[in-house]
Amino acid sequence: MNLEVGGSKQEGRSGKNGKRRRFSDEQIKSLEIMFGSESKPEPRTKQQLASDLGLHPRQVAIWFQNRRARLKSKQIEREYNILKASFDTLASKYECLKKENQALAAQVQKLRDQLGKDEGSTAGSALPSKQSWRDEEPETDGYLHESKGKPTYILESYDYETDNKTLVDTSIANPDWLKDEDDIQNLAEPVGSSLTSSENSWDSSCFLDQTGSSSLLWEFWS
Amino acid sequence: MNLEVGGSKQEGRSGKNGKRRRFSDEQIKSLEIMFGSESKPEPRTKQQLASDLGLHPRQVAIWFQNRRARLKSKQIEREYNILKASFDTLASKYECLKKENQALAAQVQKLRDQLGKDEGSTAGSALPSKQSWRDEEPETDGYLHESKGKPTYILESYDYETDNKTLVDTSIANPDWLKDEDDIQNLAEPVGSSLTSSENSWDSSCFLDQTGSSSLLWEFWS
DNA sequence: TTCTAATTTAATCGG
DNA sequence: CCGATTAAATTAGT
Repeated sequence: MNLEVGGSKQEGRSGKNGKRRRFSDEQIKSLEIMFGSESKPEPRTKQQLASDLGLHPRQVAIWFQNRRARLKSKQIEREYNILKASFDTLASKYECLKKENQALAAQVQKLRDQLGKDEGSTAGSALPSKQSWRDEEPETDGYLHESKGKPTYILESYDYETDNKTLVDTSIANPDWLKDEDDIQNLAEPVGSSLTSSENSWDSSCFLDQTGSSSLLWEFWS
Repeated sequence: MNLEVGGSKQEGRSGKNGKRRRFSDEQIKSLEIMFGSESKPEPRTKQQLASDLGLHPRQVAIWFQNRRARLKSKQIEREYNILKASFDTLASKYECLKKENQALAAQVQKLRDQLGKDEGSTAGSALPSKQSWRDEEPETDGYLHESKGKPTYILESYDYETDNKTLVDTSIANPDWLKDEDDIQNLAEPVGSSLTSSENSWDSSCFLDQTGSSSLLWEFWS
């Protein structure tokens, strides 16, 4: 009842048989095929497959577990990349909006000048007329800073968990948290993680073409 | 020259000595201490430590490698969280800016009305007077949409992670890419990765409450 | 109790 | 050496 296995039990590509660990290509292929149709096969099926491949049932069970775990890690990687892309996109939009805002503020200023310098009226329409509409960004005392009881923002001496002693890391930057004088650029943008792998640089072109968008990063999905 | 090891060679917590692989607590502790002061010790030092702990030099070398790798992965995890926090923050700011924008647009409209209906002048100041300043968002044909040939955006039926076949992945949502009618909320925000672990909830409080906005899609973050 | 999912660990391979 | 994988062992959760 051999299913694809040519040899008897273990037959690594190399003649060395001191103590081979990796499964043979045929075994892997069979496992992979099975995984393709059923990522979580019944115990019976696994046992069957095990005997077909000349492996211990436990080995097969563990293999499936690891396989599932691997699949999940890939998804996490994707999540990161997607989040990053979203961030860049949003940052781009943010810049655009900001420009618009400035332009609008200038417009308001101009119109006001034209209109003379009287009445402050107009109060009951769109905004409570807080204060200076001359410069954009109405200060906004602090809108988020920390969401609930979650610092989230960083910090300087965050650390340890898996660490101990002297060598921490002190990396990643991200200085003043949108307190003010924000230019996004100084926001997060993690350094050079292996997850990122994007060339970054989402040069903020608002409504101008943007040919060289970053996207040379997909060596994962063969 | 034993350094902390009580027993002779391998001494798992249990008396069982069938074929233990994990290092003993004492060994780990010594390795950990050493790692604390020197994450990448000299070959000589490692050899020394190896003989002290009754391990093969290679084992010690490998242990340090794994340890360094672990440390790095933690850093990546942190980067992810930081990026996420930045994203949320930026999203919050974006919402605020948008509101400001609308308010400003209303202001402009109001001032224009007050000013009568004459001259369109003012063209050469702040903006090229593209077009309608009535509604925010100057259309912006499409600045990013998709980076190159990568859709990245997905769809609705998310689930099963550990699954395959039929439903490939198509996950993580993120529908129309800031084409327009963007409310961030629909941007990325990956589902429930193990990396996240932050309580999240960046309730967008600009300077006004904003009850009843479509923000009931946050069941992901446990 | 078993079963499984999830995490961790020592080790291997290729570069 | 590093990075990525891998089989296996261990722990947690139901």
